[in-house]
Amino acid sequence: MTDVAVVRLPDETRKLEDLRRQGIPRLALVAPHAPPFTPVDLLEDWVRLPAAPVDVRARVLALVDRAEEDLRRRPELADGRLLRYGRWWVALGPADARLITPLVDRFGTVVGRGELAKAGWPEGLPSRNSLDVQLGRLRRRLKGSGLTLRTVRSRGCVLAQGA
Amino acid sequence: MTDVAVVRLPDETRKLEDLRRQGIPRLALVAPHAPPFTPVDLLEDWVRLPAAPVDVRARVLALVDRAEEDLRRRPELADGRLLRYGRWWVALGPADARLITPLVDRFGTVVGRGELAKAGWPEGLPSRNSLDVQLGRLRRRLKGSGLTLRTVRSRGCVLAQGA
DNA sequence: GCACCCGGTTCACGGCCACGAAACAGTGGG
DNA sequence: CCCACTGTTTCGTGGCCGTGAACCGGGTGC
Repeated sequence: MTDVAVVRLPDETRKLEDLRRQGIPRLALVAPHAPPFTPVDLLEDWVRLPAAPVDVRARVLALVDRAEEDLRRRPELADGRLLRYGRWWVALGPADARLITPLVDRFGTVVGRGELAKAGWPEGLPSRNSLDVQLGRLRRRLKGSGLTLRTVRSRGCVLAQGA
Repeated sequence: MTDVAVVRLPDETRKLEDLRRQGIPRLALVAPHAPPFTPVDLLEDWVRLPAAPVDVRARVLALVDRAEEDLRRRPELADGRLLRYGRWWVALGPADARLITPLVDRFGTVVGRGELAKAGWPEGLPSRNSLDVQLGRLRRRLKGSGLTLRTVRSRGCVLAQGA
C-alpha cells in the first residue's frame, strides 16, 4: 500500500526536503503562527494546526489517491511474461507477451499492425487475421486492469490508460 | 488573469457543482462541523473554517498557479492520428486528422475555410457542404475534451480551450 | 415589413471495409 | 487426461465518410 509521510513545519523542514527528493507523498502540518505553505508538486498538501484528525485523514487519503494514480503512469512487463499496472497484474502466454511488448514500450502511442505482427510472429503471420484474434484475446485479458487496447483504424493500436 | 471561485460548504453545494461543470478553479470553505471535503480534480482545494485570511490566500494562489499551468497546455496531434489534450485523447479518422492539422498548428487563432478545405481535401472538396459536415463531426468528437471548435462567421474556425 | 439568400448546422441514409467475437480444432505440457 | 494456448474460419458490426435535404438565424434588397 502507498504511504503518506506527515511532517511538522517549520520543525521538520529538513525531513520535508528529503521526502521531496525521494518523491514520497507528504502532508505538512503547519504550526499555528508559521507562514502558509506552498506545495511544490502534486504529491504534497498541507493543513494548518490545530487540525481535526478527520481533516488530516481526509487529506492523507486524497494524497494516497493521487500517488496511486501516479503509479499507473505506465504498465511494465516483468520477466517477459508478467504484465503489471499499479497493483494489478496478469501472467501472459508467450504469444500475448510477444504481442504486447511493443505496446508497452510505446505506451500511449500508436503501434502499427505491421509492427505488431512482426513482434508477435517474427516468422510471419500464420493466417490472415490471427493478429486480430490474438488482439481480441489480449483485450479480454486486460479487463479490469485500467488499461485499454484501442484500435486506431487503418493505423494500428494504442495501449493506454482508461476503462 | 485567472480567477478562483470561493464557495462555502455545505451551503453552496449547487454553486460548487456549476463551477465544476465549467472547469473554473474553486476553493471550498468548509463549515466547522461539516464533513471533510474530497476534491474531484486538481483545480479544487478546500480549507476548514475558521481559517486565517492568509491561509485562504495561499490556497487561492496555489490554485491560480495550477490553472495557469493548465492554460499553457496545447493540443497535439501525435502519430498523425491521435489528438491529445492533457490526459485526454481521441483517435481521429483520416479526414478529421487532416482537417484538424491547421487548427492545431494555429491553436487559438482563426483558420479560414479555404485553408481548412485545402488541408482536408487537397484534391478539392468532394461536395458543397462536406467541409461543414466534417467540421460538425469533429466538433462532436471533441466533446468532453476541454477543447472547442468555434466558428467565426464568414471568417473560418478557431480551435480553442473551453467547454 | 417582407421575401429572399447566404453561411452554417444538423439529420438520415447508404456503401465500404477494417475490425471484432464466437466457435471449433489441433497441440503440447503438467 | 485435462487444460491452457494458439491457429482458422465465418459472420456480424460499427466506424468512417460522401451525399442530399431540411433547417435556422442574420443580413440585405425591395
